[in-house]
Amino acid sequence: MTLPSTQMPLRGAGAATIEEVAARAGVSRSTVSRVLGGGDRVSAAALESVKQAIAELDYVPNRAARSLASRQTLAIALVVPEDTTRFFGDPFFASIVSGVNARLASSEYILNLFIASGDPGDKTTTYLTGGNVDGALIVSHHASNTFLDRIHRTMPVVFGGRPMPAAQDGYYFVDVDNVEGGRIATSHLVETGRRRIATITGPLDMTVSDDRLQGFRQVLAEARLEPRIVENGDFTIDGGAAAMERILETAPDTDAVFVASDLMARGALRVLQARGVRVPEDIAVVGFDDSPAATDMPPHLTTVRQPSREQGESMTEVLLARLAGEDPPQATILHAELVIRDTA
Amino acid sequence: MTLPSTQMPLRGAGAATIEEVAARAGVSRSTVSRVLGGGDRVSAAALESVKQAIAELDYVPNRAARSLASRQTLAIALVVPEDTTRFFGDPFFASIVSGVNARLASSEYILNLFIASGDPGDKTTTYLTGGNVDGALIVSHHASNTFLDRIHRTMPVVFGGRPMPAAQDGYYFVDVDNVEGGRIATSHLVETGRRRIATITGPLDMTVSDDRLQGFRQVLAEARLEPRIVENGDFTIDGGAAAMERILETAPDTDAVFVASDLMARGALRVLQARGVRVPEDIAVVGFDDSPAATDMPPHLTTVRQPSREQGESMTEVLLARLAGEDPPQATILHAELVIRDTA
DNA sequence: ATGAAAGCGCTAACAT
DNA sequence: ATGTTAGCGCTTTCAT
Repeated sequence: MTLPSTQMPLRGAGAATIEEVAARAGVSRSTVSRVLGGGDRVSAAALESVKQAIAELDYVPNRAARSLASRQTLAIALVVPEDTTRFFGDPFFASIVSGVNARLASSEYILNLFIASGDPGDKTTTYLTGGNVDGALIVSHHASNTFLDRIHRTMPVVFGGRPMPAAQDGYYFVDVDNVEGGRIATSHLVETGRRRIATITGPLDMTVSDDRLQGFRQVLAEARLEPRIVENGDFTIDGGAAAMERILETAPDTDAVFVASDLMARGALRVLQARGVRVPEDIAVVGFDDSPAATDMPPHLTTVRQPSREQGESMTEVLLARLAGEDPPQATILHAELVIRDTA
Repeated sequence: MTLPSTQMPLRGAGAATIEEVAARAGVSRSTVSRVLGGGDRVSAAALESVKQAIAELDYVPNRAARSLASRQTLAIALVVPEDTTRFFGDPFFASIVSGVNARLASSEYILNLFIASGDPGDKTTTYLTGGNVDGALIVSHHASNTFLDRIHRTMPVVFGGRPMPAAQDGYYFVDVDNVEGGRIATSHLVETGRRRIATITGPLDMTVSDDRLQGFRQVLAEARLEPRIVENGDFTIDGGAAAMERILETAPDTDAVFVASDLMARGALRVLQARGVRVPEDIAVVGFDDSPAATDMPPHLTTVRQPSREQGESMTEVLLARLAGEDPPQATILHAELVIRDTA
């Protein structure tokens, strides 16, 4: 007598175990485990009955047991040391996540996302070092984030952007050539006749910010120009606005600004418009990212496009390679390009 | 001879185990386990030496082993059945996540975020039913998301918004009174003299959308008015814009629109401005959410504020209560209120 | 190709 | 207050 296929999955108190599947299929645990592992070294008949038992019992292997025995979790972490506001406010992170997800889709790994500006010894770190994931992706790394070193010592890690303590042995990262990006933006400004050029940087405890500033300085030096003024921003709209206000106050004759992110450029633009300053006639503005913020509203930003989604994919690719025991390149560099629109 | 406290943590091949801690502290595994569990029923001396051993070995309990033995993971999932674009594009989700995180911070649970428009039987479902989390929070539930029922059967679940298959026994949820929200918005329009009122709805396979539409219809009926036109949107900017275009085409004499989300209202406004239609003079617009999108740029939206962050917190509160074996109310209703700004 | 047996690192009775 | 003894559900040698 066969059981009707429409019946409810049979289960005891909790979820079905491998033992129950084995019993129902008339084989041993080992055979079921082999089927789970890909069905190698299993006879066609056994394979068939095990598969059926699994379906009938609606069996899903217990992950804790599995990772305890196999010493791998099939999960990776994406760690973003920022608060939720910054994380959700900047489209950059959306692109990264989307890239990571895309690459992960064809793998057997799943993603655990950690948004934590957190202190060392916090729940995130404990969770990660507690063996919950096989590896980690870290973006938006600040110099002060020393707790990340603990993670780095515990498992394979791939950074998005160079980690702050310089690229040492053992550090894997996927970075955009931000020096080049800063150069491209600044060159455009110089070539279009601007001479009193200011810049709004990102947080200077991040390599991306520093690199973009370097590119800016290089091009200016080569053109025998002095930076009109360098103001610090924090990659937020309000930070950009505040920096722009300081520029207008300190150096009202500024005729161009290289802003190290689109979001900050939006803030700068808001101030400029409120003051009745014409863009690009009076002051030209070049952003950085080419995120949705660049074209969300008028004026559309002239900006430096960085391939963030690709960066997410690439980081994942490298981590997966390391997890597979391969030896991917430690440094991967992606290129930026200028996108000319309305503001410069 | 005491070991210098500055030394590197001692470890073998992998991370330290409870066994090593026990050996170093000169006690049994059980005692260490008790210390881990809160230090009850442990002598001061033992507690002290165990704590020291833990610090010296930089010991972190293996989570897989722990959850295998204790049958709990101390993790909960937040499931969002949307694609990354929608998830990051709508500030609503940022508020929810932020609320969940806030409530979780004071608990010992950690958050696993799942953004998956996913098919049934996908990795997310497998992960969840594989016993990786103790409970789940589900927001943005669509009628088609039947795979969520599997989750619901496997573990305690709390919905944000009513789940589509009506509020049955066993369904816990925290909802905003969206009917009331729709009423408030529409009443405002009626009271300010509008008579040819249209609406742009959310996806109609979601209860929130349906509820807001109900409120809209109720007030109109009470005022003995006919809806000028009802257009479907999808909670995105572009969807709102497209719907607005259809309204303008089909019913150009419309004098007000109740738009079921701020993001869609932004899209509608974009179309209106491009057409040279004055807001609110020619057409009044009321949004819904009072998310950052409402005040990001001019004109600032007249909208219905819903307490999304609070909703996230409340959902978490209910789930945590269920996990603690308590019996929280199945339905929690939050209230919406009108915020009058520039568009109506 | 398959089963038996050992063990992954921890918690949880149960003794004492 | 502390140690001993069983497992939790799975993978993985090792035989056969």
